[in-house]
Amino acid sequence: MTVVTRFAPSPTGMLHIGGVRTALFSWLYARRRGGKFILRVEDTDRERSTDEAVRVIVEGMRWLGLDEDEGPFFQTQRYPRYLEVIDQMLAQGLAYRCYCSKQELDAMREAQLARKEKPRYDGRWRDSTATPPAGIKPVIRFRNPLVGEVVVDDLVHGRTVFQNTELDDLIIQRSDGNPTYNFCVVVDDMDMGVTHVIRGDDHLNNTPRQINMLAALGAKPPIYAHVPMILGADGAKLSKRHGAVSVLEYEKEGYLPDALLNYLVRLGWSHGDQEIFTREEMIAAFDIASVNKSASAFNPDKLLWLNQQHIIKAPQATLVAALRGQLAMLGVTSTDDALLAGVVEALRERAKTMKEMAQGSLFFFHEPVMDEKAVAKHLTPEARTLLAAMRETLAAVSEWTAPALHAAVQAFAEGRQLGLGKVAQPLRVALTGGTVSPPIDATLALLGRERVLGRMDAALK
RNA sequence: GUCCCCAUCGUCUAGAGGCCCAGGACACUGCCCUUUCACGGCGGCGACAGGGGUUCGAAUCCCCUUGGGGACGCCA
Repeated sequence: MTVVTRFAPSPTGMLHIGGVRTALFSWLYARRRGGKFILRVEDTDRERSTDEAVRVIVEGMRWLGLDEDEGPFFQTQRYPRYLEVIDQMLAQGLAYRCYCSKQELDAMREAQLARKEKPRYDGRWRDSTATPPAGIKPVIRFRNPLVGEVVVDDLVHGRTVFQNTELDDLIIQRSDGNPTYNFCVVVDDMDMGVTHVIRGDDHLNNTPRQINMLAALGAKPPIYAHVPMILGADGAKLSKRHGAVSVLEYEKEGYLPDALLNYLVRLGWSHGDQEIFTREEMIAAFDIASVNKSASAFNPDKLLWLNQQHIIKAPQATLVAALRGQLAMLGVTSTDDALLAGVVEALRERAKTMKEMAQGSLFFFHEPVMDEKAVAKHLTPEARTLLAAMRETLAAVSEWTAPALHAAVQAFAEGRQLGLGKVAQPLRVALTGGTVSPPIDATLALLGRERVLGRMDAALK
């Protein structure tokens, strides 16, 4: 049997890391098993769905490289099919019209709550022969079994049993004619041949209803895997202030997609002591059945660390492209690929994010911004004398390469019986404006003779 | 309130009865490396929620308590 998984986000809020993780798990599972991964946008709530959220889903998935084999499908484009199934269910007595008003339903709920009962529809129209009240558009409800139990053999949670007496007759079509989520999911998963439903465990309670509908329609239910949710860093439900922001924000902040995916896959899942995974390694090692049952908190520090680890190992071209994008956001455009590559190599071990790399490399692209404190501390009168002499030494270097420059600077320091630090720091400030930069030889080499001498002159003025 | 789920260091986790007076990673921290910043190396701090069982033996199995989460919507 070919595995078919799907990611089915609702565009009523921005796609955030919680959604990304379930998408990742579904994608990983399909890739691991040589199956198909479907992207389906569940936009039946027309009031709250937004185009912007749809855009973030599609672009976010592309940025992450979670490529779909089919889709994106949109539920709003499948209405004829849903209505067809509803008609069929009505005809077969699997569903019925309910003429309760919202007020009536609210009153029912309140009364039940007051009696400390679980609020549920009491089925008053289920077998009613009463004449429908005039002026009320009915909703359509699924005729859920009254007795028996539903067993969910969940890949993550194991066997979970629900009593049908706990379930009520859910609405599958609103009075305005729109089908509802729980119903559309069932029809789609059935029509699209989804074999494995991997989703957040907030859906575990919906599963028995969906299984009942599937059974009523004569379809075999898929295998379910309900993965735990992600909590904010403080252990509370993930919200905007923790990182429940659009996944595209992570691109802006300079995270590598592979690092984000690596972080997310380790939330609730592990492979021995391995922390760093390439995409290929994730695919090879991932198994939905070994996902944890408990919710886990989002840890921004670890994400940052992983991002740095991925930056250290990433292909140069990947980083050059990301750096170019980050620089553009800072108003810097460089077409000097050699310089960009040089900067990447000089900074890949020193930047936690690509944004940080861009910020830390600005002096390579335009005149340095002199930091007052650094100047006061390092460009002292003695240091200036030293720099003036070093300028001549550097001007005389015949081969402008990092090793040659390193040798020159070292010889210069040794000649004066000074530690390298005494020499390098003032030079660093003169060239970069601050006290932090890649190693001085690499910085000199990348800057080029002309700019080095020019900046030294400017600093010595 | 009812139903469902969950429970190992601050956080992510290893652990599928003896290998565990609990291992790894992030964070924090001491030292080393070092021209700055990093990277890296070697240490340190730090957990089996509580109580009952089962067993020769329990972090691991069972029960209860407590705590957390989810669902209960003409939202998804």
